[in-house]
Amino acid sequence: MKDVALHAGVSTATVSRVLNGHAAPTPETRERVLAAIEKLGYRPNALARSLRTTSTQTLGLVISDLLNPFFAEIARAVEDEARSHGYCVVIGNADESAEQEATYVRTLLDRRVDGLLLCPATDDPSLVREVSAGGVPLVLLDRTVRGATCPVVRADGSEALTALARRLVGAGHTRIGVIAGPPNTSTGRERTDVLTGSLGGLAQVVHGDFRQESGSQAAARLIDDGATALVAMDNLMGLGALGEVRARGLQIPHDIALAVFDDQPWFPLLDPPITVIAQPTVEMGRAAARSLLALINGQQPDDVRLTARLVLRGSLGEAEL
Amino acid sequence: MKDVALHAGVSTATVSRVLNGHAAPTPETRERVLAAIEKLGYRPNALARSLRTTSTQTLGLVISDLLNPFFAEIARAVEDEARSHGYCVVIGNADESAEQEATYVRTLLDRRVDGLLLCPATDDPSLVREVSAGGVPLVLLDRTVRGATCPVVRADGSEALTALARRLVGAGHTRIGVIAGPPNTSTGRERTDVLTGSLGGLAQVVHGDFRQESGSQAAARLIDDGATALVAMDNLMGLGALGEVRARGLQIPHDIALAVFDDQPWFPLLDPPITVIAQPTVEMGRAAARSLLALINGQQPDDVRLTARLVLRGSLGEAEL
DNA sequence: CATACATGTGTAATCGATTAACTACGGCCT
DNA sequence: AGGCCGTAGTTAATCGATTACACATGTATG
Repeated sequence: MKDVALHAGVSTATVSRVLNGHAAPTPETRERVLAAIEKLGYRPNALARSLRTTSTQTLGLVISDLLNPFFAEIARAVEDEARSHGYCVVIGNADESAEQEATYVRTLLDRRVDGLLLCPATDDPSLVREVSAGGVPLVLLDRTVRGATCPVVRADGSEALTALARRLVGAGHTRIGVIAGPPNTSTGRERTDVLTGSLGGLAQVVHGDFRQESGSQAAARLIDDGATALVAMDNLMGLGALGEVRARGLQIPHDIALAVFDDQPWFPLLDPPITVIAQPTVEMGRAAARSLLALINGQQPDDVRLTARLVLRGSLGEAEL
Repeated sequence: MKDVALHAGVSTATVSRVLNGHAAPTPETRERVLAAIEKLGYRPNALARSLRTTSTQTLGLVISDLLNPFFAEIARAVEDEARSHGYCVVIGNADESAEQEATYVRTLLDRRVDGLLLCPATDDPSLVREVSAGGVPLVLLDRTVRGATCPVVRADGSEALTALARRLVGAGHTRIGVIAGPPNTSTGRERTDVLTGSLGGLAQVVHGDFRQESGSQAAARLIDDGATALVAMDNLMGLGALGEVRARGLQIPHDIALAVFDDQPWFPLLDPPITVIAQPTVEMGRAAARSLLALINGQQPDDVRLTARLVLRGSLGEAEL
């Protein structure tokens, strides 16, 4: 910056003014400064700027698992929305681990992100409290924690789940295997509660950890126990369950019915295509980014609840069509 | 930091020494400082630290498309490797657009990342030159650019592609539709050249853009032209092609054979499972991160070429088993 | 013609860390 | 006792920007 000032025959203050579009500098000075910048290939140091202004124009996003397409889509949507407001997003991948989540959150805070979006790995509120105590704007995404005091953006699957339950019961299933998420996550618990609630005593629940491998294992147990229908509570466990079904040579929907929470582009391509509960991922990501930006600007955004919807495709059997 | 110093009755210099594990401070002083830090909940400002030390302990990673599981896996691997060396990764999503790629690269440079990993959207070397001119360590990943002067990490699919060609020809296909990547990307061009080369005159090429929609369209054209086998040059275009095949009610492999470059966890679950050329994504990501770290440490890492392998699964027909 | 006032630019303090250079203190040797 | 040295700690410069305040110049006003 000093070089630029020297080259243009002005002070660094003037260079800064030109850079930030202040009213002051004469068109002629501005021209000289811009020429010098161009010539020297000068680019301002964002670290120094942020240090001075205490604003990084950056949002932190800590998600549970980058390899889960559900979160990848959310990340993408957050980024789009943030960019359109002049913000940049730094993504941290917690890998469904609470410690790694905490590590990332702290790293991001150390780098002074202007705000934080968090998909909490567990419903333990301590990390959330830590962030709030630091006075950093925070929005929870997809999942919440016990006694959350910050805005939350999530999808409501209750309606879709009860509709799904109705279908399953209507189709005559009496042993319905539920591959649930971890009970210490809000989505894991809530989805399972709603579904088992509307299935009466027909549900049998096995908990997984939102990963493929746990889906296979849970499916194996449930099939062994005589389940005639499986419902996986996220797409990765659904993938695992599907693998197990195939490995056993069972036919969907003849031998066993299957439904999955979360849609995937390839689900319609299976034979039969998989019935799912689709979450509005893009809308969730955008809404979360908007809420966070509002919070940063001193407003008090409300919680957002978007609705997930049941998409019937064939993997439950004839009855559904 | 000043507060901590005050609380501990020392100067900020001493606090800094404690923080950075310098030899000087007495165990007793160190104790007092740590207590003060704990009590005040102090966390050092990474911006200020980086400004002073000119090191951010951060790598930039600009990938072509976050929604492409191939890149998501790479990102994940890069991150793992980087973290194990005490570095953090900031991901930029270029969305297969050269402008967005340039924007992200500049943003990352402005934030003074210690090094940059780039999956170039096109083979135009100007952006790479710009980075090199700035003296920032740079490693290219998956794709290269014309006349690249920096280390490159990529997968070599030649062997697998010629093996695939042999299978297709052996199975008696005479009209083989190739859904190619954009000709202005190194992977797009090279893969296509190798495959069409070993197919002699049997190949018919349509270029896509590495996205699902273009895969469907290309497949449609090729099927209309009488292709009895399709090879998609990346997984998203493969997904699109598969959709088109299904939409037309064609049976794989009876009516048409299909092979895809890039493996996906769900490919084995299709009926028949899809034959693919699998790239060692995790190894690519790790190798790239290692090369970059070496470069940052003043070494001169060699290019890395890992080999992709053909995984026969059934979508080419009986002949392959 | 002196006074006020707007306008463009420069000076220097500041953000929060690191670190070279310096100081103060105590112990050891002759 | 006096000189020397090693050690623990302080002072202050520095990284590269932003910005309040001071200053100089030019124009309008009474």
